[in-house]
Amino acid sequence: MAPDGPAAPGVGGGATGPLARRLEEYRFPEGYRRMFLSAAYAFAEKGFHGTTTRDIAARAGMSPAAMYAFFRSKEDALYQIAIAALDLTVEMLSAEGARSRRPADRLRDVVKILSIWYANNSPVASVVLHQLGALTPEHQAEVLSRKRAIDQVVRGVITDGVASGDFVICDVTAIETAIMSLCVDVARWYRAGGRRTPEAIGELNADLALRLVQPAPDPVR
Amino acid sequence: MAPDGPAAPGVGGGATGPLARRLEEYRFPEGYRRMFLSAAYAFAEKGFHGTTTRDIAARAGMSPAAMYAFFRSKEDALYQIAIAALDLTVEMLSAEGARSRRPADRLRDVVKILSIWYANNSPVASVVLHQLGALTPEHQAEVLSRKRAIDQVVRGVITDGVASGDFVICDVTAIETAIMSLCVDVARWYRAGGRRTPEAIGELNADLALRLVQPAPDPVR
DNA sequence: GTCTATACAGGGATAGAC
DNA sequence: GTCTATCCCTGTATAGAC
Repeated sequence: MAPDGPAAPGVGGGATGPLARRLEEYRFPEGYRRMFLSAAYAFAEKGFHGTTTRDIAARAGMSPAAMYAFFRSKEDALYQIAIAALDLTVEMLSAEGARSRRPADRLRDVVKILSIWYANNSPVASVVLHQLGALTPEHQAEVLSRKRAIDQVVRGVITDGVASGDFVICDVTAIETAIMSLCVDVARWYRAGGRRTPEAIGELNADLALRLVQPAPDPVR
Repeated sequence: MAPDGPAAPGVGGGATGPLARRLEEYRFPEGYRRMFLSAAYAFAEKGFHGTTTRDIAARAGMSPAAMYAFFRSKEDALYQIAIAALDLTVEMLSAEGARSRRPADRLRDVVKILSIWYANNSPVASVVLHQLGALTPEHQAEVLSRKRAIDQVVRGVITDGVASGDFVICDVTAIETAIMSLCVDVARWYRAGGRRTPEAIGELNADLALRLVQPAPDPVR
């Protein structure tokens, strides 16, 4: 699964995540994949402005100028990373949303997917969450529309549950925000090798999300 | 979801927050206060590495070198901002924790204080949450101990509530994390002039936090 | 596609006058 | 404490060989 031979220093665990697998599936050239992941992990660790093009190239085990064979600029690298990560997220959620089942189950699944994603990809996720101010306005707009698509999925599940009477809440937007907070904040506090696996975190957050949409005493239903 | 919007040019709104008032109370010289707030807002908007010392000075309406009259380096400015913000947070929370009342009321108050703080100071808060990697290891350690003090307050309220039987939860750490997620994520999504005031957000998050610690007998599960 | 070499700008920090 | 001037390193990006 991981590239054979002397693994590029610094790419490390990044080579095995969902994004890395996606890059392989889509037959991106090996050099591009290395550079892409180097950039993603460097941005995650030091931020966009704190990362130099030399850092990125060095992580990929290449010369300082090598990055420019794959990206037109450092900003372009950030842009491509953000788009790829968000598209993959949307895709995972859409596959889920297509199945029509009970709203509670769908909410469980959506929260699990997002939580696991933010845990397993916390470096890349934190880039998408906090580094996008460095993009050009045009690129920011493109990225924002994809973020909105993710919000829409969550909102859709909640409104469906309200419509069907499965969820009883007073303010859809507030609950949507709170549930997203539970999910995205995983990227801030999660550490690999911690007390809980990403899957366990997903289950836990799903439980908590359900508590938020099913207001307390409801003995007679 | 975009991390930074065009905040007021110059020092702008920053001059009126709790931190600004604190700087006045403690009789910091006017120049220092201006430079401190300039740096805080600049870091919040562009990140530590994305901010130049010239940016900071220009926001304060001074010459490029003026920052060095107050801070030994750019890193030192970040350090002082982080310490001041965290100390003030700890102080606000401690004043609250001193009163001995019902755990549910204390949890309400703690969550309200934190949520309002993260809303009213979302620029400074996002600095404290996401820019501290640029500190020296020594400074990081100092800052981390203060962050832990904040976590301790939240944890203390939860454990007290569990001990008294007011809260019924299975995993204190998990609930602590979730409640902190609700609070800190306010700094990511809050925009001044939005649908809710900081106070309303505080009330809302307090409600949600109470739902998380008082699991109702749930027939659906 | 990858390298070496390099141009060119930008930015952190200091010196010294006032 | 604030300014102007400046040093000098770092970092982005390009040129051109292989």
